[in-house]
Amino acid sequence: MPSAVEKDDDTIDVGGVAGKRLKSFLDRVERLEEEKKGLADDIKDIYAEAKGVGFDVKTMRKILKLRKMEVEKRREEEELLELYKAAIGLE
Amino acid sequence: MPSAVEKDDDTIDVGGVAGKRLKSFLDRVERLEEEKKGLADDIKDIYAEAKGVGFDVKTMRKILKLRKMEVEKRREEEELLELYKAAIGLE
Amino acid sequence: MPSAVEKDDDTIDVGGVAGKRLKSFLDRVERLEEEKKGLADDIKDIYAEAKGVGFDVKTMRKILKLRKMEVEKRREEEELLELYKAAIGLE
Amino acid sequence: MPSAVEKDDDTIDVGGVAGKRLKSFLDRVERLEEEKKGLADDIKDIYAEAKGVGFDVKTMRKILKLRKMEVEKRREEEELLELYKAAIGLE
DNA sequence: ACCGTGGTTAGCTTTC
DNA sequence: GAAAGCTAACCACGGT
Repeated sequence: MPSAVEKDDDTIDVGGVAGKRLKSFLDRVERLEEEKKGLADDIKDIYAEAKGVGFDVKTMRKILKLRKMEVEKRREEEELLELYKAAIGLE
Repeated sequence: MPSAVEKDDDTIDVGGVAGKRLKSFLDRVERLEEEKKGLADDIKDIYAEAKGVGFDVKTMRKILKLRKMEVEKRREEEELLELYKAAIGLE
Repeated sequence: MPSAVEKDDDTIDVGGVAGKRLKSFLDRVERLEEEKKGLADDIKDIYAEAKGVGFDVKTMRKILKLRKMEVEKRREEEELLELYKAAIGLE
Repeated sequence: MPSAVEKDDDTIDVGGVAGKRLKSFLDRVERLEEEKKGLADDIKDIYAEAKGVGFDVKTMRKILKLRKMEVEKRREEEELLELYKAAIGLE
């Protein structure tokens, strides 16, 4: 087995430590993507269930969008407030 | 507190049990969306870290895409086989 | 009829040259959309004919999908190679 | 070269006349799909060009949608008229 | 800071 | 009429 190659450039050391590092990154991302997919499926299931008992999915989505906007809005207002306070030297 | 209203149509009983049911659905979706967002952020962090040690993000994404396509392709091939069998009356 | 209006901004000159330009764009798109629709209909006819002589449409669609995926995959692989080369500073 | 196989079921005669027929159907569809794709690209190009000279693509799409609806509406009205005429015994 | 690209989501058509 | 596959709009990210 070859010892680790000393590298002073940024080329990819195929099969070496850089390759391993890269693989590790890719695997981590892939794993997280899978989890993300799982959550997306869960959400789909919920909408299907809701539809099954008579709710309108499109409307539900809209409600959530509105909720989110309100949260965002509040957050931004608070940020602005902080900014003001900083601007006038308040803690 | 009013007792549950007997309903024999499918209208939405605002404030009543249907409303509660709806809220429950929405809350569940919202919770899952938040988790999904968290994962997306994690992924972003990984790409940033990888970029920081010299890897090319665009390339990484393409590698993952290709991996995914391979998995997809295999799955589709199996489905096609099943379809063939069904089409010629096997099984 | 008014002569063409000299314009030195990018506002829309309703009824004037910009309007004509816009109409031209729209007509071209519309024409192409119609052709596209025609092709979609042709495809539908072929599937209907194939079905009429005993072929399974669903299977046919899947075969084409697989063919397409193979082409796509090859294309992506080539792109990845280019990306690799760029990433390590080649070319 | 083998003579054509007499078939009295609807199984697929791999490599025989049915296979050829199938291939022909698939090729025809594939060809049409490609043309369709070409037209879609042309449309994309036009929108890009329009955008380049300052038009708003989203608005353009909306205009076309409206136009289409009007054409549809007129067509349906005519159909209705025909129906009426038939209903009262007019030619 | 903007643009272009790629990925995600919503709407629509078509099929069973 | 439900379910799925396709298409089009939207959005967010990375690059310039």
